[in-house]
Amino acid sequence: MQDGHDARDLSAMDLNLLVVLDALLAERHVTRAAARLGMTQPACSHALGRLRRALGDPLLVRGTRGAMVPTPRAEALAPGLRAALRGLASAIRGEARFDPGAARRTFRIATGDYAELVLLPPLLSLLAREAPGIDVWMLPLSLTQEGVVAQLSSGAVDVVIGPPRRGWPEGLYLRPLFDERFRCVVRRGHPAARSALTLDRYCALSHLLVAPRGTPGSLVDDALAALGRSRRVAATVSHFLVAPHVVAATDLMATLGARIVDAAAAPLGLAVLPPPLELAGFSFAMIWHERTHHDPAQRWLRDQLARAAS
DNA sequence: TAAAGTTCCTCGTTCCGCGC
DNA sequence: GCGCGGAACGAGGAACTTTA
Repeated sequence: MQDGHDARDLSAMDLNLLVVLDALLAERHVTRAAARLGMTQPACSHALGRLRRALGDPLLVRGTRGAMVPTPRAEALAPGLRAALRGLASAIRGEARFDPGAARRTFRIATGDYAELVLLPPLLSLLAREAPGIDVWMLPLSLTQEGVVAQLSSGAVDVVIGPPRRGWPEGLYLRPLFDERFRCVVRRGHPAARSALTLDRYCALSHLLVAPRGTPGSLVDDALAALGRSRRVAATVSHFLVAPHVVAATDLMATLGARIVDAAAAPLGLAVLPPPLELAGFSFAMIWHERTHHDPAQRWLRDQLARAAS
């Protein structure tokens, strides 16, 4: 193959000498070329000597008034050499840039249905305008911290979006995305929707709980317990987007994040009520691995997720 | 097989001679 | 006087050998 021949030819040549030759051809002066390269004149002179032996040509010969004059071989080499070095410099610098308008690649984001509902529409809108070659694949979020770490460290996903839990291991980074408040919802026509919701009435109702991990307890139950109160959770679902549909078809009340309530209330005919107790709300953050921390494309993705969340 | 020791090579520097 | 290039030297590292 031609490439193989080229590589073997180049392997016999000290490529640093080509940088010296480029400087010599530009300056036509060994001392000035050496200064440009940060080396001494003799070192540059020796490099020129090695170039002469390697290429079998004097390359630069002494002319009148001390100026070094390139030979025809050197003049023939100059344009290609300049272009090749410029290309190399560009290739090296290119690793530090990311052009979203021209890029074609797929990002993988692991999260749940809640963050998908909140973030995906604005994110895809941004991508359609500014990065038409970028695809986004949403993947299921691991339910354990070890699983999330494995997803990130293996490269299976680029970013994880979820609650900003404490105690992440070293090598993971976290950036808050958005905060969320709670709203209560019942079907329109539900007796609870006819008057103000008191804490007593709230505790007396049957509730629907979204439990992605399938375990009991929630921020709401913790807040009730702090007041010495409790509620009956009559049913659980594992996905947030299912909850409004269940509420619309039953007499259950759900206490959900405001964004999902706002999206579902009108289409499903739900009544929205303020919670009758102080609830701290919750938040989402994106988490990524040190492996991708400095990658320009990944940094761009994280910036777009932050824009979508805002 | 890995660590330590030895040899050899490359490269850069200083010094100095030579040519323009 | 300026600048190029050769000779000599030292530093650093690669490659090779020896040893435990």
